[in-house]
Amino acid sequence: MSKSETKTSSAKNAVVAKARFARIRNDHAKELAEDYLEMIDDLTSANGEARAVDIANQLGVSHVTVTKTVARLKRDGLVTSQPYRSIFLTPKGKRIADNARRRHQTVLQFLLALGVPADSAEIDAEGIEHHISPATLKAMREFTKKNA
Amino acid sequence: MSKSETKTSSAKNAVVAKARFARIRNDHAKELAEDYLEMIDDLTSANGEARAVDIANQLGVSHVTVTKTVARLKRDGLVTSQPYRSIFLTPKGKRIADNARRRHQTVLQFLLALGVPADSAEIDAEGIEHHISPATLKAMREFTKKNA
DNA sequence: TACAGAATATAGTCTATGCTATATTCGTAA
DNA sequence: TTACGAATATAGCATAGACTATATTCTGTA
Repeated sequence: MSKSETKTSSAKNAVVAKARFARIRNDHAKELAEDYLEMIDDLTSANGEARAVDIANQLGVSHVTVTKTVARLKRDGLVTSQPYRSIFLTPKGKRIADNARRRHQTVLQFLLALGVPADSAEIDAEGIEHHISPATLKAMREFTKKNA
Repeated sequence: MSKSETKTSSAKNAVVAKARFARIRNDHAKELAEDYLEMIDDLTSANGEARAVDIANQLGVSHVTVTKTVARLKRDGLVTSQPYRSIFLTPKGKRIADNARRRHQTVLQFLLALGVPADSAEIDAEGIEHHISPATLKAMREFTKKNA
């Protein structure tokens, strides 16, 4: 098989693969954003505000990392913040946090219904929740309903 | 609820959360590495070698990015390469590629058995495969066996 | 109210992952 | 066998996401 033939025959596959892998890579920022937004929402519910130091503790990063990430979230219209003040979600950020939490719960309940031990289920749900299509979420909900 | 109380009461949770989120963040490099290793393995099977330009086309990145990433993989003992030559997996790299592919197949077959449409299943399998514990993989295999 | 300690900001550094532009090398067809 | 096009290398740049060290601001308490 010559190299030019290889290139030609895989051209269409490459286009498909390209889209798929690009999506995967772009998920990274989205994933991190969702983790922050959920955490900010949780802290706000629990304490009435989300302080950088609490976010840092919960996520296991330095407060500097939190500051920088929050600046990006702010730039993207997902949170509001003023110097030396707590961080709050915008409506858009709240919507994303709610969706992320819903997905998380769906995946977690599903894994438990499937018979995965609770500790593994919790960890895996965290990793998986950012990577599921609506179709798979739907299938998971249906399975959980039948096997709860 | 005072701030110091909040901090104290959430201290244990924070430790747990810290470990969980840290794992998630570190998964990224591993994820990318697995994608490259699987791709290199696929190309080697198909063409007898994996060229940077083919990897770049398949993954949808520039060949420069491939060169740099391959350098990291080489540094980590997962591939071998010489200037102007194709890239090959080391035994260690091959082992990781095989495991990744096995996990991918397990997840894909599971999603199909669950009733997820093929196109969504393929995309989601790609995203999910990097984030599952052995316990969940086991549960997936068992489900697929019963519902194939 | 003023001060000490907690929280936040800022400066500077690092690695990973991406890119474009340019130079070099390879491989093949004339 | 040479020259041209393809492949690879290299230089330089950007952004995200992490850190430490240091400076500044805030806040609760003495």
